[in-house]
Amino acid sequence: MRSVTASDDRTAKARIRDAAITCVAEHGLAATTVRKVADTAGVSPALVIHHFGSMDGLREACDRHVAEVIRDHKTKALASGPNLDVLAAFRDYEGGDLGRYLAHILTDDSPAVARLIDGMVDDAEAYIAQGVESGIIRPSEYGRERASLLAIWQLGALALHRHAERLLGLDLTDPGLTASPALARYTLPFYEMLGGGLFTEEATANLIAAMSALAASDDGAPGPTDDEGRT
Amino acid sequence: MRSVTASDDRTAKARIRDAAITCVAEHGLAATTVRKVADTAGVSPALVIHHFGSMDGLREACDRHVAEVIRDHKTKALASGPNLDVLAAFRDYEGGDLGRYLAHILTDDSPAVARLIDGMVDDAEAYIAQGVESGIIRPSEYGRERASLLAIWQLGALALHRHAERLLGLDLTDPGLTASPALARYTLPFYEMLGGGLFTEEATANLIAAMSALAASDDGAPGPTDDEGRT
DNA sequence: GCGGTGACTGAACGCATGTTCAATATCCTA
DNA sequence: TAGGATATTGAACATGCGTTCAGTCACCGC
Repeated sequence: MRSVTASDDRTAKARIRDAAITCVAEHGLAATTVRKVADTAGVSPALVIHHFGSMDGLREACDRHVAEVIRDHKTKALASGPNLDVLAAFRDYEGGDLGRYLAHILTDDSPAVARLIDGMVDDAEAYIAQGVESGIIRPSEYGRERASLLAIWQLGALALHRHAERLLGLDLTDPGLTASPALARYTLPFYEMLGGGLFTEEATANLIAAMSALAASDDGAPGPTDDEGRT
Repeated sequence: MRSVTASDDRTAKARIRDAAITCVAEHGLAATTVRKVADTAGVSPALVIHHFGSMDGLREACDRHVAEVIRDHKTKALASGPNLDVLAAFRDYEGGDLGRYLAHILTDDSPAVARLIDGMVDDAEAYIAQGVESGIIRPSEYGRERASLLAIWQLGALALHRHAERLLGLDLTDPGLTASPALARYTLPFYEMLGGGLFTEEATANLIAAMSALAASDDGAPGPTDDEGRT
């Protein structure tokens, strides 16, 4: 199944890397073998190793490339104003492989993925802060935690996109989703819950009081295992 | 690394099944091989196949067993009143393997997992309906979707528990979490967002109006690919 | 005690994997 | 144009995989 045209001006190395990303996106990490990648890229298995040293090397190169593409998209997106939808950054990428690639690597804990996610949380926190200033978002007692939770929810939904598709009827990895009416099936309950609230005022007060009491019962508990200090 | 004591009164078949669940929970699906499971259970690789037919058969048996344990827990939990925390049902299970097992299988789309998740959404929907009746939860225009989204968020966070641990400082697979002060680091921003709301009233109205307009631009779009009809 | 049935094992099979290596083709530089 | 580096290949390697199979062991009804 060679999927390269005769006039492909990418270098073989780039073709191999892209083939690997596509393969992971379509079949997952475990099913991405040297021979499948080589076949998709239209080269021999030996060349894959020649260019990337090992299968691990290829994996790292893919992660690096994806992180770079996302970084590019983010700086571009920054110009068009803040956006709460952390997923939008890579949904509309060529071929749509990026979202599905991420969905697959999100669940294994490589340092590269951790760095990628931490960066997304940083962005979310900054966007939220802007939203608070401009009166769109309510201020919070838990700035960093709120951004983290929001990012985890969004990325978690991406990781479970197969189930989201079955339950809500929309494909979170679809590059055209941003402009699709199907997006409403996700965002309308999203806005309802995060706008008007899920719990009633009285219940919220009770829940927070109960939780605060539990939290106060042990203040020496360790916080997030983050490099930076917490504000 | 045989991890069975001399006086283990479980049948060999049960020991193999439990060993497989532990192995998946600790090392993931791809790294769970016949030989590793056999070694953990203290039997020969051939016996694993003898009892379960194949590796796929073992996998199905594990899924079935996990589903059964969760069902048991749910019926017991039902007696002590409704609980919004869908994760609590299996967090406090022997050894804590269940949560980590689920975290690993959540992302591959077997029918068994889909059924499990659909069942959780059903429960969440029922619990939420009870909450609405008793005045704890606000009524919604999107009953089923709201329950689905809530379940996806919770389960997505479980799937990304490694990142949740790094970002929020709590282990969602920890069996003792329900009684731990660390839980507050997840639930306090949770209650804040889902209680008071994330967006301001004005912003919410704008967001929903914009999204509704987009949704109305194509009403023939397919809904969730669900068996049951939608209400 | 005997025969049969199921639990259990060790050794082997065929296959797919990641990787190595010598050999060839292609390109760039001098 | 000669020559050295780089790109690329096919064939082979060792390893680990799931699975098979003949054979041993223990139990249980007759």
